Amino acid sequence: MATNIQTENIELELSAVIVSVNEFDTPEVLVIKDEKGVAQLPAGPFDPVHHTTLELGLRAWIMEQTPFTPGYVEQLYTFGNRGRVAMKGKEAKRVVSVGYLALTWCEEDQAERLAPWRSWYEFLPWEDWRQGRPEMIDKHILPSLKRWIASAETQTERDDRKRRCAACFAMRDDGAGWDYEPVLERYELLYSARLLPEVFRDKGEKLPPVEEHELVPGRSMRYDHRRILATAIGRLRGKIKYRPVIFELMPESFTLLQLQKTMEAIGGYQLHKQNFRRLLENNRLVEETGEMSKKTGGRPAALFQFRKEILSERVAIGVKMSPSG
Amino acid sequence: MATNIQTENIELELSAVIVSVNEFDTPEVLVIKDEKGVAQLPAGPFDPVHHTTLELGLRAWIMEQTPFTPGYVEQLYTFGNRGRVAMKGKEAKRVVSVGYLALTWCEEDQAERLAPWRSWYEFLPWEDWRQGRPEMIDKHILPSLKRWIASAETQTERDDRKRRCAACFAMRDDGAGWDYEPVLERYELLYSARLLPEVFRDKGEKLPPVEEHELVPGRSMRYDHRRILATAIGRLRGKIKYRPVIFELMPESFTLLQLQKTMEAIGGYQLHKQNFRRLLENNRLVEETGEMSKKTGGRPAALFQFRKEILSERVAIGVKMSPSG
DNA sequence: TCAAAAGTGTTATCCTTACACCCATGT
DNA sequence: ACATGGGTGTAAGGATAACACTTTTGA
Repeated sequence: MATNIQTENIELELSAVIVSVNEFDTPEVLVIKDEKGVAQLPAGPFDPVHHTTLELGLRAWIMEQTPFTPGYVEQLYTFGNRGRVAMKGKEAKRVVSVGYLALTWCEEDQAERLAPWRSWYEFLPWEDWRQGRPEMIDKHILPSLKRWIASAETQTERDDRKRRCAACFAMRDDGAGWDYEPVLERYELLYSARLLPEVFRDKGEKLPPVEEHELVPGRSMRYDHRRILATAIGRLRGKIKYRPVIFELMPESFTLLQLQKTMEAIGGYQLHKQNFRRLLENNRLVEETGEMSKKTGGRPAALFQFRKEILSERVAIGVKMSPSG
Repeated sequence: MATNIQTENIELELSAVIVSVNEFDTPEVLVIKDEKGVAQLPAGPFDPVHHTTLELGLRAWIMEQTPFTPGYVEQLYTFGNRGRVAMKGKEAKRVVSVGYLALTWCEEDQAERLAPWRSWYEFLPWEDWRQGRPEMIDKHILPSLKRWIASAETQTERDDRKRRCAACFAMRDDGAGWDYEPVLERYELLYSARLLPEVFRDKGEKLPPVEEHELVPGRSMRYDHRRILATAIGRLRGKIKYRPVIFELMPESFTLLQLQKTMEAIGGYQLHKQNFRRLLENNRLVEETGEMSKKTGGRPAALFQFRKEILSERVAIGVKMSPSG
């Protein structure tokens, strides 16, 4: 080690993507607004003196900044790009951020009172396919991406851009082949193509005038929090297939349609009712409580609960997402 | 924030699990030995001044400590347990460690010369089912775990321990139902049951005398590096199913049996030859180079190469692991 | 000639996907 | 009566898992 190593100027930040699905089947994240009204995630520095573990530190920050006591918490990723710098006195500190995913279920009336919940599709609107293929993809994203591909300087670069676009946005004419999982990859592709405002912010450049820029619709966030959000959604969409995490977002008992709607909210597309139910049955994920719900608006529905026993029966359990609707 | 926050005493360590599969189909990790001969992973502190990103910092450390230039690198997890403390001057520093997985393919003769490669099953021998169910599981692990379950103080605790054991070690009499993926969960279960020497080391306790302890066979590592290794194996076993990472461990061209043996080395169990090949064919993962290999010992085998085009065709591609042998 | 590995055929079973239809309740 | 959601039957197609067998080489 010949070089002069500096390890002092690090701040470890703990950030949380707290997710809930509300009664209108909107997947929401808890955000905090700074002075300028820009959304950011609940976060705070890791304090090695007071925090026994990273996760406990995160829980402490959540409880300080929000009215929630988090239940399920999972580490996502550690982000350490040079862009993330904080000034402390006259010294530049490098901020390394450990992102976490937390899942809760939120009482209906409580959801009303807690203002800072936002639909996560406000930030990543191209991820919501529940009403079919979002218009903005054909009208906005694909044309911009095509220009971006064409503007590459070498053929190799052009091919590489093409490959990334094809893999992320399934740029086939039939629109089929959309994969709901690579949320982060899509975000990063849009970032590479300079279609997000944070590209300019991170580089210290000014936003191009409205007539010129091709920025993709969707609310931005402070720092790299939108990237952390994309990581969280991607992880959740992946995990749901082999771990029963969906129940962390549900009340004790629920109807099957409620469960389906919650899955759809997370996955961002519609499911086939009967296949979904057969899947639940085959995997013995839920059991009837015996109660009925009359709040459904139609015929009363049987109430179900999560079969906790399966946790010891198998390790890989989850809900695969067969599309259709 | 009423409390007095301390964020200064953090050291961010970057550690790498560098994986390769050798010509004898042994999955290996690159280790370094400290003065006492205890194995540890290549690692070094993150230097925010010289390292642009965490990953580049890691790559720099690998190149300094090993004769390798890493190719595929992936972040695993960030470990921040209070146990991890380093003394710096008279001040205690909290070490937070970011673990990475790196995959390489290693020339045969190179493998000979590079001493520090070790089979990863030396550290986690219960994970290798290629020769069938390891004896130690029935002779050693399960009896110890049963005693651990019985020794719980409350019924709730007993049930919880039982559930964890059942989920991790498939404690059914027929021995079926082994899931090769939850490597970390199994490691952590053995840790909870105090069957690993590092439990005592981490707590500052002395190892119980040989007659009394029930420690499970398997080499330990420094710090929490064995936990990081378990995380790496689990992640790799999971990822292989939906991303074509296996090819990072292969030479440019290879025979199908070579590929199968490499998969088996990672997964820790034997695959069914024909089903494996059908899978490769269905997913169009490989293509013939036209060359033949005569080094197989039997009939010459066709050489194949990875079909790179699929990277743009689909996002989810990998090799599912149908067992049998 | 025999060991060692390459390479192929076939089948039962299960899961996925896709149809289409009837039932019970509130307004 | 009708809108709304609850709840079911059935069938084609494909992937999986499990059989067993022939072929080609080197020693």
